[in-house]
Parts: sequence; structure tokens; C-alpha cells
Amino acid sequence: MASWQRTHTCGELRAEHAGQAVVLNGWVNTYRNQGGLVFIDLRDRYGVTQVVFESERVELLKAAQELRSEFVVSIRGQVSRRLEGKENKDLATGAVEVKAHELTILNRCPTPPFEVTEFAAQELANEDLRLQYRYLDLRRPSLQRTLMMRHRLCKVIRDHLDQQGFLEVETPLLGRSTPEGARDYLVPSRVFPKSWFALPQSPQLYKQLLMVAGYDKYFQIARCLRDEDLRADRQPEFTQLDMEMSFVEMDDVFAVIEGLTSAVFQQCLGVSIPLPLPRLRYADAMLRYGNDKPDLRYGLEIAELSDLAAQTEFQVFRGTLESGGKVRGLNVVAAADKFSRKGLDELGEVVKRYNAKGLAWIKVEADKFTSPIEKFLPAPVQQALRERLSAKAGDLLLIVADKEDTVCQALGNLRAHLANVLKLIDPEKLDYKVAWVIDFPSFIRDEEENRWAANHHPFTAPMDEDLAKLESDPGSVRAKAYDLVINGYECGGGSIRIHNPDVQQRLFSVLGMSREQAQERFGFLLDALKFGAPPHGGIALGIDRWAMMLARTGNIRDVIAFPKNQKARDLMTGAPGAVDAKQLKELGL
RNA sequence: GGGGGCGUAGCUCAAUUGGUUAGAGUACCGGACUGUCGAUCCGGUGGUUGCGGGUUCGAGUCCCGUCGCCCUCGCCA
Repeated sequence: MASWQRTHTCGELRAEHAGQAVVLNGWVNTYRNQGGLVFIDLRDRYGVTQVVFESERVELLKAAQELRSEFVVSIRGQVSRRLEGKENKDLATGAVEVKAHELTILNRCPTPPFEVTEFAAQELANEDLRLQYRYLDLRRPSLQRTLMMRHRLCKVIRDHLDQQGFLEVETPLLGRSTPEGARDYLVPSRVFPKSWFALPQSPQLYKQLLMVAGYDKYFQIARCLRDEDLRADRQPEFTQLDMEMSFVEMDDVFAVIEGLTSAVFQQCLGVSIPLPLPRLRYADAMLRYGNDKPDLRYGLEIAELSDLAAQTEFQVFRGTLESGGKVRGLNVVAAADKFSRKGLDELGEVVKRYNAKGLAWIKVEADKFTSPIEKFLPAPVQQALRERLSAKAGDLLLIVADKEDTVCQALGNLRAHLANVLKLIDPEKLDYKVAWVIDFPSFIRDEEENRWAANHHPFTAPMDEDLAKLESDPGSVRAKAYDLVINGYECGGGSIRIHNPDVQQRLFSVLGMSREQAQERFGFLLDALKFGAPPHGGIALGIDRWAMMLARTGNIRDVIAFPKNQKARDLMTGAPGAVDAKQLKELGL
């Protein structure tokens, strides 16, 4: 063992170690030079320990005075209880310090481009600078805690699923491009010029083939790649817990995931999630929350007001209803005096951003409404509005009239905006609202291409009772599909698959795919279904988003060690970059 | 591709209506200091105001263009 190698980590030493000779390795977190006395806070992944250099060792003290932030050092010394009253209660190791006997500078460090040392309430440096020097940013304890939490998440998942009899199987990264879905990342083949592999958007087809192969309970923590634009919760390269089970229906998948959810929150955060998880029908979610991934930590539920709007003289409402639109609204309890005319205008801007034409508002008083549209609302309608929205004096009612999907979008986003400005979410509270969203429609209308498109994916089984309407009324067919929603994020989604080749073929037909086209694109799957495919279904959980929930961050880059920026560029390595002409030539490009 | 926000010292920010030599904290450098813990005190270095052009007697500030970063719409079966 080299003389500088550590005996303990920087998070380890306690009062009971007093008197022991130790060696610590780590980075200089802070230094406090007092002339005849130098203190160093030494940092590693496990914690921080104070090292003290005393005046008896003149040369050593002089060397310690040269130390700067982020130097990597080895300290040989003796653990010592701190002087009475000098303990640091903010530090796990604060009862002790290490009296240095020997200092080895393992590596020096220039002044870092930003401070690594973390303090409460400090402003972080620009994110692009921190991404450029990601290895420095990753030294920050808060980021280290986040990645440790992510490790814990994956560890709990693997242990739990192993106990439940699941088998982890890897599937290819180099696969075949399949149409529909996200844009593929493509990889050229050297051996077959002008031919391309696609990186997987998900292991979807492989896991179904594993079911055909009899593996029964499969999982994989799998990297997925989609060449689409990024968001705060979306990276081009992300990780799914991919799962599939044979001989199951929806309730079996729910039971497994609910057990897993409970284990994860209990073991990662000590939080109990009440089971069974609530189930929300898609149509109800859209009506009540304007969103298929509602944040259930606060109310502000949307109510249908179309029937009442029909009884008014307000042309905007009546015109909307006559052209098939909807009138819906929500009650912002006790908020009438929280929004000035200017504040209400800003709320109007929010809904306009989502294409709504405008926002009607009503300030509720004990015996009357104050509102620009009050004169159009007959007394019985006013009374009915009070009842429908449980309105009391001091409440603020907000109403949108438009096409149904516009109303949902506008009010759904308004709801989130209100929760934000009214601070309805306590960031300190470990509050998790987990729910299933079910009863999704199988198909959505692609108006541009004038055809039906798969809402989930084309291998999703329709509800048995809707099977007869597959050709006659595709829009009314519901799917055996389900999403798992946590605090307003879609954290998982899956379905029971079609295991019958005839049903699969009928579904392709609805999607406007001929037998030949289907064979061309998914022939291997259709063939496999013929060879004794068991009934099967599964789900994929977004590991990055789960990690965001557990780490309580809204930024997916916080839970990925080396993320891409919003343009899908790696600011640290500079990828993507040019390649040699020789490489291109070999690939026939 | 569209909308919004941002870009000033290594870092975080300020700079009245367009007006003197662009400031502060921190970091960094030098000095003092034997119980500090975001040490303290004294002194100092540090600026292509993202880049290019324009308007003006005068531009960090106004205009045009451009680059970069973040949020968002579209997109993400």
C-alpha cells in the first residue's frame, strides 16, 4: 500500500476514533489560514472532515499555507476530539478533527472556473459553464447525493424485481429502424453500404419476443434514444425500467408496479405510498385537470359548465357551444383579492398561449358577481355556477370557452400556473401523489394525414368489449393501456399487448397499413405472434423522471451524470463533432 | 421552425432618461493573525459589457443582424 493511501473516508470519523492514526484522501473544500494555525476542510464523496495544521511543525504549516481549493491531498495524522465548545454540529464528523503529521499533495488545481464548495442559498454558476466542466460540478455534494439516490433507486428496483422472479435480459442497441414513433438515431453499416442500424427508442419489440420465447417475467434497465427536441424533463438519451410479463391482465401489471412503487419510496425516502394507487380514467383526467398527467398535489379542479353556458345570453359562450365547443371553468378559492385587473390580464395571457381566445373571470361576493360578463348571466345560472363550483364569497371563478382540446390545454396549463403563483406546492414537503391513468383511446385522429394513428403504439390491445367497434368506430375504442403519473409527470406507461396475429392485422388495417406494409415493417413480430405467443403485457418506467421525483428537482440534467444540453450537444466533449474523411469513406458516405 | 427570458471582472450580480474614469460581493495575488469552520482585518491585480454593424457630440443602455444558454409550442407511437 502506498504511503498516501487512505485508512478512512472523509465522512467516517467520529468521537470514538479519537487517538487513532489515520490517513485521509480528498479535495480541499475550504481553507482557513490563521497564521500559526491552518484549518482545511477535506472533502470526498462520503463527507467533510476538518484537518488542523499546528505551529509545532513549522515546515508542515508552511506547506499547508500553500493549499488552495480543489487540491487533491493525502493527510496522515491523528484523530483528536475537538476542544470543548469547538465542535461543529453542522458536520457529521464535527466532533473530531485530524491533527496533521504529514501532507502529500497528490495533485494541484488551478483556480476553478466556478466554486465547487457549496453553501446555503448561493447562486450556482451558469449551467453551460458547469456542463463544460461537468467533472467539477459533479464534485458538488448535492449532485453527488442525487446520483447516489439514482443508484439507490436502481438497486431497489433490481432487488425487488429479482425477489419477484423477474429476469434481467439485455437487448440490442443496434437494431432496425421502424416507422412511426420518434425520429431514430441512425448508425451506418460498414459492411452493407447505404444500410443503417437504428438505436432503440425502447426495447418494445424485443421484450415481446422474449415473451414469445417463454421468459415469462423480464426486466431491463435500458438506455433509449430518440432524436427529438429536448425539454427540462427530456433528454435524447434516457433510461427506462422496461418490463414485460406473460399470462397477465392489467391488474397483474398494476400489482407488480404498485409493490415496486411502495418499495422504492419506502427505501429511498422513507415515504409510505398508500396502496392501491388511485385510477383515473383518461376522459376524467382531461375534464377535471385538462391533462393526462395531472398533478394531484393540489385541487383547482375543472368543472363542465357547458349546460349552464347554454342558458346565458353571452354570445361567446353560445357561439362556442353551437360550433361544438365546450365551456369549462375552475374555482380559485379565496383568490378574488389576489388578482388585480393586471393580474387577471396576465392569467388571460396564459390561456392565450395555449390558443384559447380569452379568459372570463368572476369575482364572487356574498350576494352578487363582479365580472365583465355578469350582465349576461341570469340569476338562476349564477346560483347554479355557485353550486357547481362550490363558490363562496371571496372566490375567483375562471372560465374558458373554446374547442374541447383547447379548453383542456388552456385550463390545464392555467391550473398549473395558478398552483405555481399561489404557491400551492410546499417544496419542503415530501408530498407524492402517484396514480394510474387508464381507459386511453386506442386511436387518435391525425388530421394532417387524414387517418387514424395509434395513441400508445400499434401493439396495444384494445379493450375486449370494444373489439367489435374496431373497424366501425375506431375513435370510441379504448386501449388496455395505462400511464403512471407522479406529481404531474408521466413517469411510466405500458399496455397489454395484442397476442393474436389476426387482431394485430386488423389493427394495422385501421392504421391504414396494408398486409404487405405490415409484413415489411413488423414481419418478424407478426411471425413470432403466430408461433404460440402467450398473452402478455408490460410497462416502462422513466428512470430519469423517477430520479427527478426522488431528488426533488425539475431538471433532468441533475439526475444524469453527463447530460446533453438543450440542443443535444455535450458541452464537455463537444459531441457531436466532425469525423475523419477516412472514416466516412469506409462507411461509404 | 415559432414564442418568451438571459448574456457586464474567473464566478454571482449592479450601473437613474443615452452622459464623468463601468461598480459591489466573492475568487485570485500580497500582508497580518494560534481555535477557525462561508474565518477575520489591511492592501492590490482583474473588463473586447457575447460578436458584428448602425443611430448619436456621446451606447452596457436605443436600432438591425448574428452567436450561445435556458424555458416553452410544435415534436416526443
